[in-house]
Amino acid sequence: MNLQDTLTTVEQELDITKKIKIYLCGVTVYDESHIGHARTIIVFDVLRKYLESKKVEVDFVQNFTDVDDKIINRATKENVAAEEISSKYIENYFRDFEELNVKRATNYPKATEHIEDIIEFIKKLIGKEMAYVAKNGVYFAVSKFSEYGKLSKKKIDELQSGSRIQIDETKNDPADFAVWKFSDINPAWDSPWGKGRPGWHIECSVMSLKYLGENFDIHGGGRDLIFPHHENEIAQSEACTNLPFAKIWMHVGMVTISGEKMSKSLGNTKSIKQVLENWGPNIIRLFCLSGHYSKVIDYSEDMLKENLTKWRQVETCYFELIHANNKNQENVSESIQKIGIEFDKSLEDDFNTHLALSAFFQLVKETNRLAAAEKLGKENGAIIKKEFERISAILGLTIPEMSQNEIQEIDELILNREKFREEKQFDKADKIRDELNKMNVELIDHKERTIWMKKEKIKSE
RNA sequence: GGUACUCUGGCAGAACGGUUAUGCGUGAGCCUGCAAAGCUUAUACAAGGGGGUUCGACUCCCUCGGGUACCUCCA
Repeated sequence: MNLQDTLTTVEQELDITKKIKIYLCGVTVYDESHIGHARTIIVFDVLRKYLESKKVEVDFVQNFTDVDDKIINRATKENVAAEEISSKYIENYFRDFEELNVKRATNYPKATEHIEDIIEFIKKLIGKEMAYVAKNGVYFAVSKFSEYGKLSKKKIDELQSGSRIQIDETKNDPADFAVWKFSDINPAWDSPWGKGRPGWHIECSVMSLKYLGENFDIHGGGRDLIFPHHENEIAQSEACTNLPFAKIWMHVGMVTISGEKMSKSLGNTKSIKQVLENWGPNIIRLFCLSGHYSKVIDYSEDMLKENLTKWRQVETCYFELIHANNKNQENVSESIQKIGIEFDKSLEDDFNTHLALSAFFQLVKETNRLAAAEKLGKENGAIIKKEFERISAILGLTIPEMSQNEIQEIDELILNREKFREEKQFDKADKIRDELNKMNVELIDHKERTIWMKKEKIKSE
């Protein structure tokens, strides 16, 4: 498998014959997660599901930043403990991503639970003279890490001119960043240098090395994390271990809205919760996978609507497959195999989910063609269904299961309708159809028989 | 200003030197008691502008221009 690496700017080979270790920078928990977060996490969720479908073992670690100025500010504003804020939004995070059908990470380490490790790490940095104690905190000495800037392709001396933060006179160099901030405000911990809390970047260095070891396979996150966050992580980690940090840096493009980045600071976010209510998980997933992961995608209601159309086709395909019982069958094993190979190939070539989706829609189309031609039988239907299920599991698409009772009820209603249709009592037949529609069941009248599909309820439809 | 990414038909979005991408939309037809869904078929002056390399360029090079992101809050 090949993946574009931000650090070397070329595609790197990922050896998927052995265990893959992935670290994804998660969210700072001070507010609801939005579609931008969803995109990044869905991309990695599909990557992981793909690898696991190939029997590759995956260690997937995603952190929560649960100590941060923003959390503290919010807590102060709401007059509650910082902990309360972070635990509330962690809970909400799981609620959202559960519903988005994102598989739980192997591990969700939190900064606050790794203070000891962080302190040990800082000790090492100070011991190596890569960090120093100043008035307001402990800082990493950027100038001592000669490769600083290699990820974001920035030159240290150019960083200062554009700097929008006030220059802190107590630092040796304006480019230096805090690994420990002195503070008495809770949450604060004792350290050999004074009471305070960790800087933002240090937790990821510490926790990724702790859980994945040195030189793990993929370090991911949104593109906006390249600088300073990932740049600083590299500096700290490599300064500490003298070994290359992550093998591949994989960055997911931003989600924009009306051409502008969706972000909490701009206040133009669409929360996952809100979009889930209106569109449901499958459409969000299709939308998030609709473009190459490295590029920008623009959020709009029109795009969601387009993905709703696609989702309806997938649903139709699925229900055609479970009802398949035509006598005349066309041999499909070869064409389906081709589609499967195409799907895999697309993902292995820099994780091109859009191309992979194209392959999937070929399968959908092929199924619907066979169904229209009354050539979808039990055997070829089963072949297609197997591939359909493999692909939709990787993409994380789910069609809700139905109870036997419900199915029986639907079947009976259809039988009644058929009777009325034969008797040309169309009013009564249509009434039954309306009744079924109310249950979100849509009928598909083929030449020889009628099948049904249970549509996902989509509020925005 | 620097750096990175990006610019493809009405819209979304692929192909990394040589085929119609694909999907949405739209038109026509088929199917149907009527719908819905689906199928068939048609539809695109497309490549940000201008140069160049080449038998051949969306793809490589140069140049000019637009957009977005980052330049110490951010997925």
